[in-house]
Amino acid sequence: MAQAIPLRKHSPLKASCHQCSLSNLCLPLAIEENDLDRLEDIVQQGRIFNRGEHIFDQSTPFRSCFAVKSGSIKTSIITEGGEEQVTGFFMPGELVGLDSMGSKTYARTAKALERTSVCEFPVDKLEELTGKLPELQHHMYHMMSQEIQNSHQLAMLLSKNTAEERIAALLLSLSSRFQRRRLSPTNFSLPMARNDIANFLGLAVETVSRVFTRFQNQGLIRARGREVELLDVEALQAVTREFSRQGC
Amino acid sequence: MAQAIPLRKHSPLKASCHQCSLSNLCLPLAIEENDLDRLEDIVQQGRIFNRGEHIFDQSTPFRSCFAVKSGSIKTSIITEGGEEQVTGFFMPGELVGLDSMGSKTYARTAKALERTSVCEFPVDKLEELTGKLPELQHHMYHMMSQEIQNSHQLAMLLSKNTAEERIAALLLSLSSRFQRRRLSPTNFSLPMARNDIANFLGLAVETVSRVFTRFQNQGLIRARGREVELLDVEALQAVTREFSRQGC
DNA sequence: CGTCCAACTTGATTCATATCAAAGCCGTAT
DNA sequence: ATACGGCTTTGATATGAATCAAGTTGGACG
Repeated sequence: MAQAIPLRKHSPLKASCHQCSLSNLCLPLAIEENDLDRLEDIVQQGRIFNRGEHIFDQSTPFRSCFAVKSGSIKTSIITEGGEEQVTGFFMPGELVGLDSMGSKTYARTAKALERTSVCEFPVDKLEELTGKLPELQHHMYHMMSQEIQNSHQLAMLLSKNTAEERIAALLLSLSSRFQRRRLSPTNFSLPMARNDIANFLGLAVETVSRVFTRFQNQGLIRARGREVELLDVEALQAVTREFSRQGC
Repeated sequence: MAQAIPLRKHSPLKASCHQCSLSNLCLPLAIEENDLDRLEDIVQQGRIFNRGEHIFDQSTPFRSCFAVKSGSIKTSIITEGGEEQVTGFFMPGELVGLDSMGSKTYARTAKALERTSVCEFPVDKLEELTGKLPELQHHMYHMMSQEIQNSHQLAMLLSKNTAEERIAALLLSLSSRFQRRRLSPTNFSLPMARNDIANFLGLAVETVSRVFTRFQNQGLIRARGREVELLDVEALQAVTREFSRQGC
């Protein structure tokens, strides 16, 4: 489904938010069509990262936020003890690096889980622009507050819920995020390893594995490796109870 | 240690950030002395809330952020099942409501834990002002990103740490927050009940109680009801390991 | 085509913390 | 003073998930 290439005044190296299929999920959704050019002016057409490559590293100077165009990203903290703590997964249309806004250095490391392309928003330019476009500033506040809420929701999930509830919540979160992109909400492939899931959800890998098979035996899902099919979304929702989370 | 009262042009109903002893912790720290007037113009001298009174309620229209002047506040979410989930405690100099920025309604309920006075920042005015003062905008981003980081740190604490580690982390967090206000970091009174601590840390009340007595028996703290004395901060830090959190 | 290594699964045992149950403490109101 | 109710502590038991210990699968690569 190739897109027609319109005549644009910008250099071909610039990303074109106008044509981006993710513009309804990403920063552009905040602003008027005619202000979009100003956003395009600061966006840098991002590199492509291969699986395992770092988009940025914890403690290095904070320069940019990144929007995922395709692929997926995992963010994590390396503790003093050298252990990794996975803090989130980011899918196309989602913005990585908000947790470092206003800081001098990146608070986390971001790593491509697969071949991934991104758009880059240099923070100095971004802050300048949000100072001029109130809607964009408002949207930044909104996205950041959402991230606060999401991580509190995560904290709740981790502190009050069983392994089954956590995993059901993650599956449903991924499901709804695929759905937003008009992909199948019931049939997708996990971008991350069991290990990452376990780490993110505060569980042992073995437990994750066991819950997957338990869900499978109960007819809630079908899973072969990273391929997952949700067979009974209702039942999964019942498992998570009050946790209808929109993002991890 | 009464402060001299300078002649000011503002109405006596307005808060005076210039003289506030918390100005080095609060929003004013971001801006120049001469821009401070503009912040003062939008600040509303807050009401005093009695113990148990709500500063705002989850799902009601989001109008303002609040800075704690004295006392303390607890924020929580009420889940569909009607259960309370404590999401944070706020002490003087700290800003409540950031997690609702950019949203139409408050994401949480905020309740005074004791007699508490606040300063109120109406969001419409605040957003307008941050659009004009880049340093203030930057500071808002900074504070919001800090809150994202804090809640991820909390998620980590809840998912990977034992009851002892969580409680030690909370005690040390409170300690350093008292210290920032030039109060004793080792001798203070907890603003919240054991129940709130348990809820916040994802533990049973009984566990919190047991850990308190265990710490006491080990000579780490002395606790009588809400009065707490930290006897061995080093040891407490050792308990929390890598968790040197600056805020809950 | 087979070897190797990492990712994943399965089973047995242990341990921290929840849960259930009951008693003690303290402030407040009668 | 005394009694009530909420908060806190203590004890006994149950349980979900971690840990330890083998396997098993599957993809990458010679």
